[in-house]
Amino acid sequence: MSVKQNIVEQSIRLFETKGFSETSIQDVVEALGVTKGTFYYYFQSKEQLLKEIHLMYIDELLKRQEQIIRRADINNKSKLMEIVRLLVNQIRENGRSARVFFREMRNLNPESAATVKQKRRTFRLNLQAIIEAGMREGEFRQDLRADLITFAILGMCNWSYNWFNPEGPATDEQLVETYMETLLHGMERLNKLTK
Amino acid sequence: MSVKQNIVEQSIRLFETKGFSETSIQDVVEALGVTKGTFYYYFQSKEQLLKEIHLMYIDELLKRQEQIIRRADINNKSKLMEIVRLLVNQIRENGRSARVFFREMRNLNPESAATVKQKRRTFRLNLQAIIEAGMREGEFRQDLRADLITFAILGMCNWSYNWFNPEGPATDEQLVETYMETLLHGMERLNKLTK
Amino acid sequence: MSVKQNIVEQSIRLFETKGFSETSIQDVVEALGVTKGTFYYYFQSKEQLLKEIHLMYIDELLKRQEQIIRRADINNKSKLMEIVRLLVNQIRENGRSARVFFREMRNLNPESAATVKQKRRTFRLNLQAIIEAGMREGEFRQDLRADLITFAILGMCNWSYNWFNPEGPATDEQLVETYMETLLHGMERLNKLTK
Amino acid sequence: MSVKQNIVEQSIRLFETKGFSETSIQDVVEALGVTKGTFYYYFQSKEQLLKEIHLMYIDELLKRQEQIIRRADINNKSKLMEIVRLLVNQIRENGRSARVFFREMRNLNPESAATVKQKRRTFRLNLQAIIEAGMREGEFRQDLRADLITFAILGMCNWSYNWFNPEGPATDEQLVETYMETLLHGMERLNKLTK
DNA sequence: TATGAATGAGTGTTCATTCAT
DNA sequence: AATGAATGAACACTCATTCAT
Repeated sequence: MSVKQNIVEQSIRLFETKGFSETSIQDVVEALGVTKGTFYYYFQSKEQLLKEIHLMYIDELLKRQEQIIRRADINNKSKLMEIVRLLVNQIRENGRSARVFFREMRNLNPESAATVKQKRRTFRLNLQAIIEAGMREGEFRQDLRADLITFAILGMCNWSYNWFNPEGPATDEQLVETYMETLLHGMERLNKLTK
Repeated sequence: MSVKQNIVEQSIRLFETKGFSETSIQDVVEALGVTKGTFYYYFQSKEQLLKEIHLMYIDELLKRQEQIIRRADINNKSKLMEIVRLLVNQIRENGRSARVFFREMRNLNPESAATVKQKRRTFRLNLQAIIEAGMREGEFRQDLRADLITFAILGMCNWSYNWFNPEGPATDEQLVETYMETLLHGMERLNKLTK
Repeated sequence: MSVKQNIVEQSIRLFETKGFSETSIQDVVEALGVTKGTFYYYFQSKEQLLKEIHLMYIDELLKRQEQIIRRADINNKSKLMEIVRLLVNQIRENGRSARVFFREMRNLNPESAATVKQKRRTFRLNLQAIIEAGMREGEFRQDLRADLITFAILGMCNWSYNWFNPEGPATDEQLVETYMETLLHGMERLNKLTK
Repeated sequence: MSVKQNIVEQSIRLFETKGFSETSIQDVVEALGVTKGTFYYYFQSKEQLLKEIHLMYIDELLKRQEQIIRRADINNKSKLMEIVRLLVNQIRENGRSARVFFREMRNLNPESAATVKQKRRTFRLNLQAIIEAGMREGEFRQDLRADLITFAILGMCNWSYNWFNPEGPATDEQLVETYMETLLHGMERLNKLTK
């Protein structure tokens, strides 16, 4: 693996454990056995490193979301499920990066933050578009605001980075199923109605 | 208002805007027109101030949750709604504190963090207990894991601090209604079933 | 002497010897037996220290020049001599500051440099005004450009900071006399003309 | 133009604009589109580059001064004028080099500085010798100290690098004339005497 | 000839904290 | 109850220089 990739890897590990502000460049280079000069040979600043980590994460998400959106063989409900799965999987597989991504955005400088925010906004609006399409096409109820539902889904999924442990008592697939079942049919007992 | 209260107030404002690590004691005392010595007369350390902010927030939440739990006049579904309302209201009314609470926990020292985490855990388990009671008493479906549902609800509500703007296009009551409607009945179109 | 004054004094000594860029804050505080924190308690930056040194120097010059200009008991020729004397004396008495002043202006930030340049310009134009008055009032030749003569006088005097040593073979009063004699009557032998 | 010459040219430009200490080797090589290794192939150190710039400048001055001194067809007064013209022209034509020469000598290492100082001293003593010859041969007054006069002339001319702008309101020839007229005949109005 | 990677010592600056008054 | 002076350890970052290729 290249020196630059090594720096990224180690710094994600340290940023996740100690936090971005609390991790010094010294910490990063010591973990790699190189010197500060080496770090600054590959990165212009500490902030630029954080920016690269953010872009790697959000660009991957957007790429995969795009693939889901383009699929013609599945309906909007399935697309929604795929996106929920995407978000949860990403947290399971790249938990460290996910936690850095969600926690450390405030440490980007204004320009980087604007770029990242724009991409996150795109991801959100793509999801909202699926829900709106599902409403138009009769898959989803039309009496709920699509924008608020979108935030609800994102909150539900993204919050997982705070607690979800792939080695814990629930698998990520169970998580996806529970989330989808709740989102689609709700938690209220229905036989009350059918009785 | 006492000097100490003033310090807390100003520091919440600054911690929310700039972040805890990025706010210096100097920033805090300058905003108040006093000197650093004054700060250290009232607080042993910067971390202790953060701890107090956290405890104020979580203790208030726990107190109100306790009041909801104790009510004998409403069923579990209504208690769930009251807790969703509590979480959303708290973000609307004490947005600054909420954001500091959710973002800056990593800056507590291990002991403070343990205390706060225990209280957050209590809040979560209290919510989970309501859901489990609702399941037992026939209000909620029994085929969903209560623990995962609890995380889903908390994620949905707490995530709001990331985007919810009380002056924006949605009121907090609309938010509560959309969240509850989704949680209880789901977003799938039901007339398919009834046909 | 106050700590701040001490810092100024020591740093003038070091800036003169080693140069501003080549003198570190560490050098300054070590020479005083204090720590870097102390330096930054009194100064916002290294540049601000340099700015204060510059302003002290030029403000003193301007103040004394003003006193000369206001005198009603002497003519323009005498005022010119007093200003030459002022410049040479200042170099003799505050040689270190003079050298820092003339050499290190490029290290001021743009705003500070603008302030200092404006004051130097004022000093120069004050001198030029005396020469122009002397021309109008018949003391000086009118066939020489006052602006160029002013630069010539300033160059002659200010250059002394490069070589003049008060302990050397010429006193500052001899310097003033030679400069004035040359400026007023020139170095060409006159008896050629009168013969 | 050779790579080495290019480096010299660009670095004079940068040293003049930003200062020697404030210009990094990186700045120099970036301006040329080469890498640091290239620089160190042609120069042993940053200081050696500065030394070469200094030597080029002073050697050129000394060479031209030598030519003036050797002329048998003109008297000392004319030789003085030629030297004044040489100094002013040099500033007009090689302003950048001139400014680097006058400002950055302190950044030479002791040996280089000694070499350059010796050459500057030679230039000054050569000028002083002309003045002393002029005194002996009846061209100049004998009641002024030749050493101090020499410093006065050098100051007058060299100071020009601080302000003289060839595109400004005065030409270099005007400057030479004004300086020579002042130096030879002084600025005092003579008709007082002749009346 | 020229490069690219790496070093190591240094820079200006920040800041939580202490403490005599 | 509050101040002002001082500390010391840390921080992000720079840069002249080296050297294998």
